[in-house]
Amino acid sequence: MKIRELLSARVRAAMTAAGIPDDCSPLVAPSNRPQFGDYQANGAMGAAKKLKTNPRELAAKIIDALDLEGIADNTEIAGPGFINIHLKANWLAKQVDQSLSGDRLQLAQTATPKQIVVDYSSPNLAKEMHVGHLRSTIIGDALARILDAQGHRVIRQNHVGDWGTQFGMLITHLQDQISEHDGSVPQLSDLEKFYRESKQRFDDEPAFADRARANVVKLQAGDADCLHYWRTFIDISVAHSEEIYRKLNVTLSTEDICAESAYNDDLPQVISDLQAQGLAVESDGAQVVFLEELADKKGHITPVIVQKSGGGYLYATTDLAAVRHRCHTLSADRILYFIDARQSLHMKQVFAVARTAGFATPSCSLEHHPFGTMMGEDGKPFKTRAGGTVKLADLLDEAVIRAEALLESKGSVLDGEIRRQTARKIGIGAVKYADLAKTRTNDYIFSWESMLSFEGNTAPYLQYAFTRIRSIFAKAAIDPMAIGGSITLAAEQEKALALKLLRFSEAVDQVADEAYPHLLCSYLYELSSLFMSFYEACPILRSDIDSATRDSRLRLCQATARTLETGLELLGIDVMERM
RNA sequence: GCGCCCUUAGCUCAAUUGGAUAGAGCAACGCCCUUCUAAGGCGUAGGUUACAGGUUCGAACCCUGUAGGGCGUACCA
Repeated sequence: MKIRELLSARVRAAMTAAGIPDDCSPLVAPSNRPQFGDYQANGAMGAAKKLKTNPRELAAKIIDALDLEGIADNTEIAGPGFINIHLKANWLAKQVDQSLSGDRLQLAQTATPKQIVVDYSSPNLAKEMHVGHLRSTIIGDALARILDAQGHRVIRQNHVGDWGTQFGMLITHLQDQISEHDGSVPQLSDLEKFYRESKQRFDDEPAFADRARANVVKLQAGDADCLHYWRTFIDISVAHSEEIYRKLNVTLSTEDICAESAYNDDLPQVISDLQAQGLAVESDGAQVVFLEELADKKGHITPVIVQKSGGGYLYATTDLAAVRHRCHTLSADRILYFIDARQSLHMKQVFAVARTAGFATPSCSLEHHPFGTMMGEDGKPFKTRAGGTVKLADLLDEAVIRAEALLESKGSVLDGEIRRQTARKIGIGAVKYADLAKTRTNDYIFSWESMLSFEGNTAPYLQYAFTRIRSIFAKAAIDPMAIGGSITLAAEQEKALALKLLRFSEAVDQVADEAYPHLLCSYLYELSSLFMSFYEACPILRSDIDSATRDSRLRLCQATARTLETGLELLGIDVMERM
């Protein structure tokens, strides 16, 4: 049951009856103040302007034709022409009761399942994953889960960087290490350190840099030795990232990896296709594409370079090959890219070339969903005190340690393995939620303090609300699935909670359409907050509470618990029975 | 130079995409545990939405300009 859709349809029908043309939207939205009802329809004012008539009179006509029998108590006109709708408490109660009997809550399956590619995480395999990979990984995973839950066919694509210049450095450094150690392969447990050493030599020793560049060419040409060493790094690195995914509770697996190197054989074809269509031309020795649509006001066109003057390929080339693969082999209807906002121009260029060249099918929606840069607490791009990046593995470990300390300080009833498991769920949940809860497109301040905070709008707050509910059922020894009776909404906290519960699918749909997970976070936080108020105001198991009221409130608790659990699951965050 | 993005309470963030009196959490202050987990609840205080104009019934949001900041801009990814 989607209230907003229902009301929109009813109001729109009334508008038609009032002679208002179809292109005027009813503009039904939740009210932000109780005195203005539960929902308001703001369409009368816009329509009145179009029809050059009095908005309040038009609103009156709409209300006359509006059929909300059994749904709303009264509808009234306010201000310049707002239509305020007060939903009936017993109607709301019935809707929540019905949602409890369904298997999948209010999460409706889409009527039009699509083939959706979600491109996310995509770390560079030459280094360990760092905090900069968090957003893409977590946001992309939330979207993949949500689209999946709606019944779409989701194809996850982890476009890992495994084919660039950095591997020439690593291979060359490794070759030297092996000869220094009489042919034995050194320990590569600290890939990050190994990368730093390689980079240092690459910058300081011209001869080393030349050999590194030569090794990249040999690698991409299929040289057996280079491929062997390369594979060594890739295996270590993939194992590392999968360890991170496991800790993070991210749904990516080995099968979702579709690396840059996988497109190696397609690259010459991409260039020859572009040349055959007259799109790619030679300029300063490189192959570039000039597109009119990428021109600025003065007519200057920034070219898209698809092949270097030395014959090498660039990431634009690989991305073009990937678009072609996704559209033609994977039959994508939508491709969602979760990539840093700094690559906006690059994505725009790739999309433009892909469309012009026919690599993207015309019906396929290419969507770059950018996210902001992580900043330090000084507002400048984030670095550790030593000037390096924070490893994701370290961040996650720290989060779990802090969560354990928190359990300790709160005098948790848990201990042993359960306690460690719970600490993991709390710590990891807090890290993920801190990122998901912020508007995706803005830059954000990284701070241990706020990311590992456990108060206010955080995952632990939502998890705590869940455990409070579980605790009630445990105390009363009641099976949540077998509560009798029906819901009656008497207290204002009960009605507010019920209304919020019924709006779950609105939040999920919005995230699916616009790829802004923070909207679901806000929803879940508000839901939890309303539950906490209800919890304080409405006793359940107290001896003076009659059984009908008790059952009604238990049903509200159960609906809340299920919504929280499902919502958090869509964000990739676990709940627990006790904390 | 050109392009994209940002500026909201002391701090970190929201604001259902143009709706009514801009909301939360930290931090501050005051209450509430012999009662279902106080990681909580209730309340007080905190705002010229960077600035100046404009558009209209109505602007944090749209348009123009200004200031400050970030990022990108021909062979890195």
